[in-house]
Amino acid sequence: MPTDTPAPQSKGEQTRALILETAMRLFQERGYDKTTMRAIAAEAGVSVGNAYYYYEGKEFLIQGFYDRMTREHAVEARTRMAGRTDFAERLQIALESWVDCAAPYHEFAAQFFRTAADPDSALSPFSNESHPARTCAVAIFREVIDGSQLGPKLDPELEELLPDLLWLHLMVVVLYWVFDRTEDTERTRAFITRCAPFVAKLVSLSRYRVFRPLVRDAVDMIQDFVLPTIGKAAPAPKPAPTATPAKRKRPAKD
Amino acid sequence: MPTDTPAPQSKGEQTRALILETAMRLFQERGYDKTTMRAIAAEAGVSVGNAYYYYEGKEFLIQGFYDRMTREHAVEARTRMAGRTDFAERLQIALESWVDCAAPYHEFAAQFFRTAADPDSALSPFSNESHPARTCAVAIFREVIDGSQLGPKLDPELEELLPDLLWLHLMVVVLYWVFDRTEDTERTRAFITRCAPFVAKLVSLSRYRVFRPLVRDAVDMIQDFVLPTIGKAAPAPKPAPTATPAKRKRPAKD
DNA sequence: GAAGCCACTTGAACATGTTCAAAAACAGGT
DNA sequence: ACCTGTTTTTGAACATGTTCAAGTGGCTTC
Repeated sequence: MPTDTPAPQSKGEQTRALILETAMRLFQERGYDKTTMRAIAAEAGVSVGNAYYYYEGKEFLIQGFYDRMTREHAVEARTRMAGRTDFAERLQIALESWVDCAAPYHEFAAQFFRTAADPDSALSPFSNESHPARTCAVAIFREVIDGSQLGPKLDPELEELLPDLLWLHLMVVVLYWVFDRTEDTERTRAFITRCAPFVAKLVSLSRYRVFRPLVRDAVDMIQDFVLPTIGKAAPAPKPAPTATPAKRKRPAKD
Repeated sequence: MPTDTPAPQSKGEQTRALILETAMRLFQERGYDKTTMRAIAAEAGVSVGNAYYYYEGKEFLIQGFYDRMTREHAVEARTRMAGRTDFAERLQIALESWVDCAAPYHEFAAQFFRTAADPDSALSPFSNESHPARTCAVAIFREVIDGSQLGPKLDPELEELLPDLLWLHLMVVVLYWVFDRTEDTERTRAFITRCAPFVAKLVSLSRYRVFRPLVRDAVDMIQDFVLPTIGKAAPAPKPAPTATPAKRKRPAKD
């Protein structure tokens, strides 16, 4: 399963990595659509069929980007957050880090996004519960929370929900970013600057009496309807849906 | 530019309509991917090239579905809402109507969605300001509001924003629906049933003192960052972005 | 070493979206 | 009827993602 720079580098794994590296380079140089599978194979010095031996299709190559970017983001966000204890600030840093890490790929980000929007695709972070990128990003947001001073007094259920909520928030930012055509995605950055304090305020206010019923409603709804969809079991969902059977065509190449 | 059943039906318009009808039928029978352009052309009794004379590409044919569904939804929602005056109820009806109208197309809805997620596509309701489907849906939500008893006392800016906000809410429901794999999309229906009263409560509470600063923040943010993106000018946006030039390759076939 | 197995590799063939130069049909003016 | 320009139509050609039967090479087993 390792897609980038793991341990033993057997013959096959070397070829697999070579193809991925080449594809990533060409994607960045020419864009996704302009990069043909033939070009990737030629540039990597292998045959077209060989690329398909390791990757189920062209789309599956972008998983490489996805994974790499997520790792970069994790490192970057942790580094920049170090020492900061204000929740809004930490959140903003986490989101800005994402934009910075994703910047090189903005031009063909649409391709990522189209893939993410396809419920049939194994690459979609929505339909694939254990999507590595999702798991990693949620972990970052956990740290965003834990490193700031607001933990103890929050509603415990909300507190547990928060990392996933912030991930959803990131998804909104990503949507915004994909459609952002301004220079250096300035608009998205401004959006983040405005959002972060607002979200922080929302979280902060959730402690107060007046907001309690509202927060409870929201939390319940998300637990019942959102988390199950992205692969987390909710404590006691109402309609108790029958377990959805996993659908696979082949012995899972990647 | 009429895509369905407009007035004069000149020779060319007849062919255009024939191709669209055939495509829609085949899409429904076999699904989007399984329906080839050759099959559409053959079934319609024209040549492949002819289809491309009227439609820029395969994707552009789904615009037909989009438009038709939107019209159906408008009629359906208005009919069902008639007489109801409770905001939550009207909202729920509007959303449920959408799910009902969209039901026949659920299987290949992913295709719609992937297209909508592509910022370069002229079909995306996000990037195309005057998207007919968007305009139509927003109008429906305007009626949802106007037909219920809560108008006068709301913050006027929020009131003006609300139709677009509800449209965004619909987009969330659509996202949920696309990924919903339950029988008859029961889960989405339950989701709507839970969401509608909650949204109504939010709107209703927005009147109260305590929520005022929060509402103001949210309204400002949406006016500055969300509306401009979907093509509505905000009163006084902060960064005042330079007008984004429209990008077109050809003299706009469809 | 021969035989057999298996991971890996190949490239031609296929399927399908898309383009384009040319033909056909049509409309209007003379 | 004939010329002329425009609209519509055609189908072959093209580009590219994908498949697959066959080949290659290394390894183990006899």
